[in-house]
Amino acid sequence: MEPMAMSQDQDFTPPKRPLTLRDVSEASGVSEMTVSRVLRNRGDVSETTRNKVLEAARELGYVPNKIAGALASSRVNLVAVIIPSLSNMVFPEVMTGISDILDETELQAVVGVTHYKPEREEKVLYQMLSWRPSGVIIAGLEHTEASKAMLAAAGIPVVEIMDTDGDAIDAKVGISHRRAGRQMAQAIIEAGYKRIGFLGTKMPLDHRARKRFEGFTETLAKAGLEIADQEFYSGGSALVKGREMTQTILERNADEPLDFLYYSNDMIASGGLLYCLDNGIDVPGDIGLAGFNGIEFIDGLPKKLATMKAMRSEIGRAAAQIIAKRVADSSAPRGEEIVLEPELKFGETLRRKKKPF
Amino acid sequence: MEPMAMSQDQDFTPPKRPLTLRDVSEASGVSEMTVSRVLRNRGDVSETTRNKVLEAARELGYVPNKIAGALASSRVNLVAVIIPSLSNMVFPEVMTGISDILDETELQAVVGVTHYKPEREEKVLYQMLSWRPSGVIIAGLEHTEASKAMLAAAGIPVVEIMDTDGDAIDAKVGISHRRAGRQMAQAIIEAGYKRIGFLGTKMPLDHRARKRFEGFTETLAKAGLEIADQEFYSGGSALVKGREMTQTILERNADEPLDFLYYSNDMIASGGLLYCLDNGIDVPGDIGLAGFNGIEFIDGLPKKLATMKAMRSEIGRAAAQIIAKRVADSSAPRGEEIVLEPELKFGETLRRKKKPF
DNA sequence: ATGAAAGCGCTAACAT
DNA sequence: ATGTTAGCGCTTTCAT
Repeated sequence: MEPMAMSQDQDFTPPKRPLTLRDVSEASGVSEMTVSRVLRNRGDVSETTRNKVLEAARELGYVPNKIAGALASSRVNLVAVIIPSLSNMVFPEVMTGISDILDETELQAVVGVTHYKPEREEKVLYQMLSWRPSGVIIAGLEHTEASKAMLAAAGIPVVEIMDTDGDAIDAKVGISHRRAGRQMAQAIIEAGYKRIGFLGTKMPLDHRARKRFEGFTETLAKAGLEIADQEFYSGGSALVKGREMTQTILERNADEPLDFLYYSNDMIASGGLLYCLDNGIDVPGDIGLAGFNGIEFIDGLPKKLATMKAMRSEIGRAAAQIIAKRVADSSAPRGEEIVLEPELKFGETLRRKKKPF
Repeated sequence: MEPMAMSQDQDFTPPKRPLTLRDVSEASGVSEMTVSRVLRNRGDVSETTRNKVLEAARELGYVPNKIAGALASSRVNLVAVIIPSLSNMVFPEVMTGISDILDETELQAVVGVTHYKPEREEKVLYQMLSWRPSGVIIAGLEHTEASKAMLAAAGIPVVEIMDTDGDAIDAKVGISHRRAGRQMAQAIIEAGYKRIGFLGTKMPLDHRARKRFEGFTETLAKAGLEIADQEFYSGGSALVKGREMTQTILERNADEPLDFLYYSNDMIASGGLLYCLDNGIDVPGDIGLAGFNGIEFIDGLPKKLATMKAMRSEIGRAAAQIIAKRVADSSAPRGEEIVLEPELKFGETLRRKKKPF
């Protein structure tokens, strides 16, 4: 055997560089342009050449270079989705709604996470915009000036989601958290609860939780009530924290007991519910409980928690639909506003009407 | 004031197209090349020009075009992360581990979701690879032939995560699910349980759950035991399903009662635990329970569930570290294997030793 | 320390 | 139905 020949023939390894259209073109004997057309299903190509090209591409294992394609066509089928967190259970649901819609289009979601930090948001946004996406879906209406400027200047559809209490740069889809807080307060007042405690996250930058709280206290005030006590947490397992905070706040008010606990999310509310049940507290007789968000798993708890469905997947779907429409038709009007109605669930921890005397 | 001058100066609207380096170059009177150097902090640039450029860029609101940059430099700071699901709580944790590491580098994770469907995985992978990422982190060792071929041909570091029971294309990081199943079986056997039920997802393509099951039954067999009954679910709230399945399997075996239930994840196990407690079943006296995954919130349940920590964030971190190292040093050896040890937690639902007679 | 030229891998626009 | 040409907005390389 001739080692030389061998090393040329059998051991021949194509240079380890990604394949290009040109490689497919040469392998199939079809011009680059036609190869491009086949691979994108654009323009008329005869069955024969089409097959030749497809065959060659498959054989070589060619994967088109979207970077080059995007640069040449100045079309990028990416939608930047910017959210505060993934570990929250709420944002994965929004993502699901978004994907449900985008999966039917050419568009693809790319996620950036801000950890509720405005400066992180600014950075993530800058990174994302530098890929020149076709649209942006971003959580919340509060952003740094620089972020707002970037979004406004990007010249692409921007949908701010989750919250509708404030001014949007372009489109917005969400619920009014202030109103959600008011509605819950109203239900609690109507049920005759008087000594109300609030339990939430120590997170000044969670604007939606803040707005719910504001709406809540506002409505209480109109009924001549105010929050009797409050307790905040940060970090750790929310379920455990819910238990701990509940114990703390109940013990602190033992002499003049609370009769309702409003939690800023369902996870801590669930912890509170488990605490109450473990300690033989009658819910909702002695004390009523309510959370916020309607996370799926509360259905499996010993008692169904009162909560409000935050319409997360609907929000995701609506936002994605707006982007898809605007991308498809660049002359479509901007500034869409979709305000969804969160659904109040009384569950089994909030009475529907006053306790009879 | 001169209106003409005003409308030229203040009212002047730049054409609505994204800004380019050239715009910054013209605005600052510095060559495009030098502008590029300033913006990337590369090469020597005098303080004076540097400031001129930075000023102009800021003023215009210039956002670099990474598409063009990536094409010219053939460097893309993206890491494709391909996972089956986001709603699972497990993958967001892996993502967190990945981000923890990548945030210290130039690299950025881009997520693709497969919904446990091989053909979806193939498609997502193709999409991702067409952006020419610097590396791939992909869940599992089982992929279609085409997917494996793409990964092998991509010429970039590939880390397969979560599972180590099988052959990797390049690097792998995870735990041995087969071994995890064996260990749990061993603990159950040693505790003296005999009539064991299995409850899991109806998901033939969740290879990791399958391997745990195989390891589990294998070890039982060695001890002369076998699964007494099993029950599967799909869709719906896992906590609710856990309750329902538990009721079903317990009632079906009322005449010869089960004394242990092994669940394929902690969420259904939690539902089972709540069911048992609601119905006055003594856990772990009458019946022992164990799940898998160590989700954070089980700490808040009335009884701590026996489970196994699946080391998710550690897996994410290790995988990201491998990618980061290989990207930084392309001559680094490939094929890393990191097998992490899942931690068995007995909690309060699995006895540590035999019940005395 | 700065600039000029060439080209990354595609696609738009125009031939043919 | 297919091919040719000229960029897309950057960075690389080589001058100066």
